[in-house]
Amino acid sequence: MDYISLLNESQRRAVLHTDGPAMIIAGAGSGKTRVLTYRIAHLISQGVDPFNILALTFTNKAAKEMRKRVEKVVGAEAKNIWMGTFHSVFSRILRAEADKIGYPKSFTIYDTDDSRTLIRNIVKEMNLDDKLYKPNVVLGRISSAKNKLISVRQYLNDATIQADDEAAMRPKIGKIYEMYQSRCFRAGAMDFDDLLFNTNVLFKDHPDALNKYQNIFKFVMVDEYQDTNYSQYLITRKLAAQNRNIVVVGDDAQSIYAFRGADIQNILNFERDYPELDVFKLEQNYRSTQNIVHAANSVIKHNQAQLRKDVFTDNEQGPLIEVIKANSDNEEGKLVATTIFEEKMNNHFSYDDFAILYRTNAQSRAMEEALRRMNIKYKIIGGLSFYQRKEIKDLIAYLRLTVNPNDEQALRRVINYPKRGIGETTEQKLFVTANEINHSVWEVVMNASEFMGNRVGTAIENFSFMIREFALMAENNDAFEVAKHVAKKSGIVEDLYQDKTVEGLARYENIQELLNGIKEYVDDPEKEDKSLGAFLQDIALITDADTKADDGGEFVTLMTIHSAKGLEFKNVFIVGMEENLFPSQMMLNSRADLEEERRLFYVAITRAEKKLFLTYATSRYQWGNLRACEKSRFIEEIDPKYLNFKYGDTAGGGGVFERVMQRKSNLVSPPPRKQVAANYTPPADFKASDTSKLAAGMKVEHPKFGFGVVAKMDTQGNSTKAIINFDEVGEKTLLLSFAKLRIHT
DNA sequence: ACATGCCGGTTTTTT
DNA sequence: ACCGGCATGT
Repeated sequence: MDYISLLNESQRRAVLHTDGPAMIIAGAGSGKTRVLTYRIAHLISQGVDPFNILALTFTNKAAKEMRKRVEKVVGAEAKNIWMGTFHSVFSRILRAEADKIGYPKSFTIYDTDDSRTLIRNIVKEMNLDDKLYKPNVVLGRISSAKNKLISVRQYLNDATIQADDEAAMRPKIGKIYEMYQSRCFRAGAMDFDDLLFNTNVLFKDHPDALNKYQNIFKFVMVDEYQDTNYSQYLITRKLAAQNRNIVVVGDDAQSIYAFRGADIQNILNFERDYPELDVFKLEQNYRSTQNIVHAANSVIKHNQAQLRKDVFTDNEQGPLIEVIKANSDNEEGKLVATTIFEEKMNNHFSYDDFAILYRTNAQSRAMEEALRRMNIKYKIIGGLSFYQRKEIKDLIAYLRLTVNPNDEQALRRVINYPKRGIGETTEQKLFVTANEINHSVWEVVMNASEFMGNRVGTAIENFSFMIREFALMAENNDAFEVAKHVAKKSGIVEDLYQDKTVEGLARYENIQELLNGIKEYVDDPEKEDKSLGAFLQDIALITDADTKADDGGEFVTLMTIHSAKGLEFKNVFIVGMEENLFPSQMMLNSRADLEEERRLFYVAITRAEKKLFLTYATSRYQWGNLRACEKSRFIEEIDPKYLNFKYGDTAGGGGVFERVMQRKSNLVSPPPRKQVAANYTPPADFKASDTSKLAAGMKVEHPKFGFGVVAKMDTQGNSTKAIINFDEVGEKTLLLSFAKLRIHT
């Protein structure tokens, strides 16, 4: 196959680059995947053994897709390439090397729910205020520490971190982190971040292991490099340290995972680590019309922080971008559904050619309802995944326990489900005892009869016999045989069968579906390891976005913008284009956040090949009550010459009638004064003053909020707050230990 | 030990 | 609107 002729000049140069480090800056729709796949194919055609190629992607789906495309060029050899997400590749490696870092081979992977529950328990055990130590906040803190490779010890010894936690009134987070790690370790469990953290530990403490993988992975490739965090960056740097054959592909304009620790700094680090690198820029967009490409460019121009890049296209100009206004979220759904129907009819599209993208999963409801009403088939990617349903998690918990009885979150989940007379008090006693002797709860369970009453002791004993029986069976049987047995013997199937409600029936069917899924896994000739342990490892890292099968039929696709990354559709609807929704309210507090949000919008726009629709509603149900909404600033940021306003809405804000109605409705319910996004740019010479003498009445300047006057000082203990009236953004309460303020006298 | 009903947080995104 | 956690009653 003469793939070289299918490439443009810069794509070709990138593909033919086989030696040494390189960075490919790839604009949206510029044929990035094509370059990656052909480069792999090219390496293989040059005699490189596929076993020596490591290709890291951001989603399982991207990996699967790439493997398929490489296979088309090089054939079955493609199966031997190491290809997958960071998490899946390195969990596989950790499984093989587990003993080196003191974990069992069949370690459990805790999902976010497990982590949250564990933290909630620890906070409770430590008698801390659960209003202050919310699981999400604490987990976020721990997670970002791990992503920066900050260990428990370092966390506790770092003065800045401790000061931060104290300023946030949460000085015990380090202690929780410590407990959390030791509890995970005791349970033989790793969370998502641990998979990467422990890979770093493995490579640091075991040079022989590092060396082994350096020799295996002679060629390293990383897709979506802008979304890697420090922990991932360091893994790739270590792996490539010997051969220096590392190629990364990324687009700073599409960096949308900073909230998960992704650090754009890694691109700069890369240039520093490999000064000899070659840089290739892919700037020609092959996906979208001129209007779409130009509109996207006009949006991203509003960001200050960006690499110079000029995305262009030779494609047709295409239709204008439609902006559609609706009066409510339900009407928005109706307008989208009818528009899809009409477009399909008028232009002979398939429903597969349409995608509806939204900022938050909650927005899917109104869309679903409208589509269902019009009998348009759709599929939702993401959201509550199959594996997050209660009954599925219950059965999986039994399976996890079978493979790793120390898994405390799984144990907690099923020790009394179905009911077997082991109540809360008993459960509490088991956990307290385990903490006292610092052994896993399972060990306590196995010896429970020694210190439990007769009746409860027997119940626990029966439970532990059952689990051990499952474990014994798992030694000689494949995942399906074991799962089928466990489903029956645990009593789950029986329990669900009793429930004759519609939901109960659905749950019963879901269990069947899970068993079918396991059967499929076992029958898959590509899976070498059919054990229960291997199956669990696999599904722990799979999301709904990956599992969607092409089950024939035509479907409109619904998903969040985040999950749409890397995909393309002929027609795209970006819905909910409203202030506080997109951009999200949570992202209005700093320029960096707002810019990430804008990149997200850029990603959304560039998913469209032919036609793009932006819709917004002037009212929307939120937490069960109606709220007024206003058009997103992002719409204004598109050069209006690419837009076509529908339903009386124009760039100016509507016709006379519209404006009267607008004013009227404002009178009826004036929208709450929103937080104004700070857009103050500090002068270059801005320098924070010593604020120890700050007092009410003083005039100050803040790098983000601009000028203001101190209204009041508030000292409590050793934390001092200043309440300041800013000219632009109104009143703010700032912690002095944090706030950078310049005093103007 | 278990059932019921109230309360409170939640919706930003994902491996 | 919805889920899970918690308090209360049996």
